[in-house]
Amino acid sequence: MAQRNTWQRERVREALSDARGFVSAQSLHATLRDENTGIGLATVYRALAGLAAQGEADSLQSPEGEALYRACSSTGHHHHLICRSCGLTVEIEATDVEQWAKRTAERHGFRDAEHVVDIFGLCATCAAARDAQRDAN
Amino acid sequence: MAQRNTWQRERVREALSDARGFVSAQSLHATLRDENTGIGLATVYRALAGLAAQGEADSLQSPEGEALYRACSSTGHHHHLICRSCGLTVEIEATDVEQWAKRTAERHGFRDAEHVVDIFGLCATCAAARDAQRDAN
DNA sequence: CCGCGATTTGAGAACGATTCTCATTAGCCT
DNA sequence: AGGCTAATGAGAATCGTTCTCAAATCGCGG
Repeated sequence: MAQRNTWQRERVREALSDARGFVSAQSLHATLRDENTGIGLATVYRALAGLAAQGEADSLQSPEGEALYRACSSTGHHHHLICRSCGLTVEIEATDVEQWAKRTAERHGFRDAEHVVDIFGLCATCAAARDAQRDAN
Repeated sequence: MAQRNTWQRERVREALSDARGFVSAQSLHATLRDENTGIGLATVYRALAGLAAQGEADSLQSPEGEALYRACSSTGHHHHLICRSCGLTVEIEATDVEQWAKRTAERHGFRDAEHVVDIFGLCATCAAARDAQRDAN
């Protein structure tokens, strides 16, 4: 018997889908704990690791060093455009970049190349909000 | 008075230059502590943060969540091709990718975009070594 | 429907990296 | 040399993540 179905794992999967963009394990745990029974932090971590391993979720390291997760719609390889303020995420394709990465690695004799290509910025909404706040000061 | 010159900062800069590739703050501290007077861990972190802020060093998050630093030869913006086995790092230019990142961010209404573009792989040497070992089994 | 064994869970401890605190040290300018 | 102040270092504090282990739970066979 390899894998059991528990309501906890299901809840984590749901919460991950509901989130608009990347979320940290910590905030996911907080959300889940608020809305209902006391799910354990360790369980959230385990569930997320599991989902990531099965390719049902994406994970990346935020510049602040936190691990962020996101439900992954396209199972294939893809990249992200992430709002550093609200976490909104846009999945982007980058065929050109794929090719470039592959060629660059080969040109330098590297094998089994993986690449990390993500863009962090402020989405239109957050940029506007920040401008508004700046004006107030 | 904004910035003072201390031998500690100098040592950190040296140690960073001596390293072949990316190193963690921890291992840098270990190295420095071994070779001489007891430099403080906090000081190493402060020096690294300073160097990174001034553009004299690059920093990135390893997949394991550690922050890695490297002395940066070209002051401009650039990317890396990193051997996941030995840490060897090649600085690469990616003008095309810069443009692509910028355009992509703009197209989605994002501002102040930064991007992370790094390639991890096995350098020729490590790939050969791994083949040799596989043959032995 | 019941029981059994293996898997999961949850609370908290353990851990590793990074940051903070604060008394002490040591640049830099006059 | 003397004073002002930034920088240092030791350890505590913080934060995210993983580990431990007893207790709860799942899912199968009966």
